[in-house]
Amino acid sequence: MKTLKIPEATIIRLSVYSRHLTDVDRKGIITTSSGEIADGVGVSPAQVRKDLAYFGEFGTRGVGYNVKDLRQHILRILGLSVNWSVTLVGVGNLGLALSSYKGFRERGFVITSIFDADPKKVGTKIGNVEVLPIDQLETVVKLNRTQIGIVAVPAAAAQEIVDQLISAGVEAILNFAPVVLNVPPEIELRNVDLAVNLEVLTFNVCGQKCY
Amino acid sequence: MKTLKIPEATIIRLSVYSRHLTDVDRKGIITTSSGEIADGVGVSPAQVRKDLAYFGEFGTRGVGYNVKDLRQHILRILGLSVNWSVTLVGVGNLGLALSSYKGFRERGFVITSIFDADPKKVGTKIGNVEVLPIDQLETVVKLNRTQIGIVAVPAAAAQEIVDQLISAGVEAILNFAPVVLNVPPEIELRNVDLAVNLEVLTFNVCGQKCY
DNA sequence: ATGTTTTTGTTAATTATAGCACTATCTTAA
DNA sequence: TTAAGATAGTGCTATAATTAACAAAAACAT
Repeated sequence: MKTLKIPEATIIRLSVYSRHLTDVDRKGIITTSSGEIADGVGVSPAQVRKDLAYFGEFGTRGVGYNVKDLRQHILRILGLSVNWSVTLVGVGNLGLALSSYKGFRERGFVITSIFDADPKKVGTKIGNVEVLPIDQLETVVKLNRTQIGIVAVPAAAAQEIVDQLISAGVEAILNFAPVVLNVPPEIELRNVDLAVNLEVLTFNVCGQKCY
Repeated sequence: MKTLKIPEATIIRLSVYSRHLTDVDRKGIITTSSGEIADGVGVSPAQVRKDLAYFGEFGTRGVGYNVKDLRQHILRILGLSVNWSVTLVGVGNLGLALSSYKGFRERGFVITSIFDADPKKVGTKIGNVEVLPIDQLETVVKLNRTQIGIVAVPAAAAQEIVDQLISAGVEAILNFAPVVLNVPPEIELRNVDLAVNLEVLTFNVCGQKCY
């Protein structure tokens, strides 16, 4: 399997395909096709085949794809055939929402530790995980060999938290703070900025014609 | 100003630039350059100039950009020189987090109504907005001329909510439910899928070499 | 004044991504 | 057994986006 450059858009679509296939599988459907997948997720059939072709041949010409097989293949491609240890930093409203998000556990993301700077929150339990003070972050994250950090702290605190996560050995960070973070190139970073998302909408609704 | 096609990536970056410029402005800095902006947000200077060039000439050669001016220009481009009426549907943990998110109000997004299907939540107040039952959605959204809907309901309920939002006249939808939604082409739709974001990370950390 | 430096706006080149059309292969039915 | 229909895989083409290079213009120093 050659390791040519895969577009990020392809990875995002694979993730959506796998979710769609999970639904299809639950309905008891055995076989599907690029056309059906395309209809289900709103892309072109060619796009579906192209995305899969980066990783191998998973279907049968004239027949289509076995739903369970293809789903498993995609999960493996995405690195979801194993569980991931995740730490959550920041237990504001957003952190709380993330901690209880069912979708994470279903996909193999296990929140193994939670941290907050507020002494009033430290010691409380979220699910069955106790909220710990920030000064234990490095120790605990190292101990758990946690690979992923979710940052849900105020913008002003985010860079410092990220630095601590990195020196504790996390490999990837999902950042919800509305700030540009500096991380070394070997660390995977993704930003989810809620306001940015709304602003893309307003541009398309109004801006496109208004400027 | 010609209305050529603007890449979505450009819009996302403009939003980030404007946030950066807000910070720079708060520090009392008067003038900046494409290089400084680029450093601040982690892109190339050429990219910054190219993005701005879609919309006009905002700088002075040999000098740079006036921070306040450029910020205002970008806000206007993004459609943020006016307030937007937003409705929030779904008051689970995520909905709660979104309702209290400061960043929205700061950028001119005003949550004018909140809905939930759970009778226990209906009637409670979030901030100074009362949670209303879903069956009042169309009436209230029409009355307020609400332009944007935020969907934070379970996946199974999302399509029905979206249909109601559209028939109530919203023009844009920000969807947090992990499901592919069908909307007519004139409706702007953006999906924020938290699991997808994590999966892009795991692919890059492990998948890239593991498949 | 004039040349040097800075930094923009713009054009050109490169790279990346998506779409299309064709080929190969499988199933089914006559 | 063979022909017809379906559908995956793939190479080519077209489109889009990013990067790089360069020309225009302003400020500054001599």
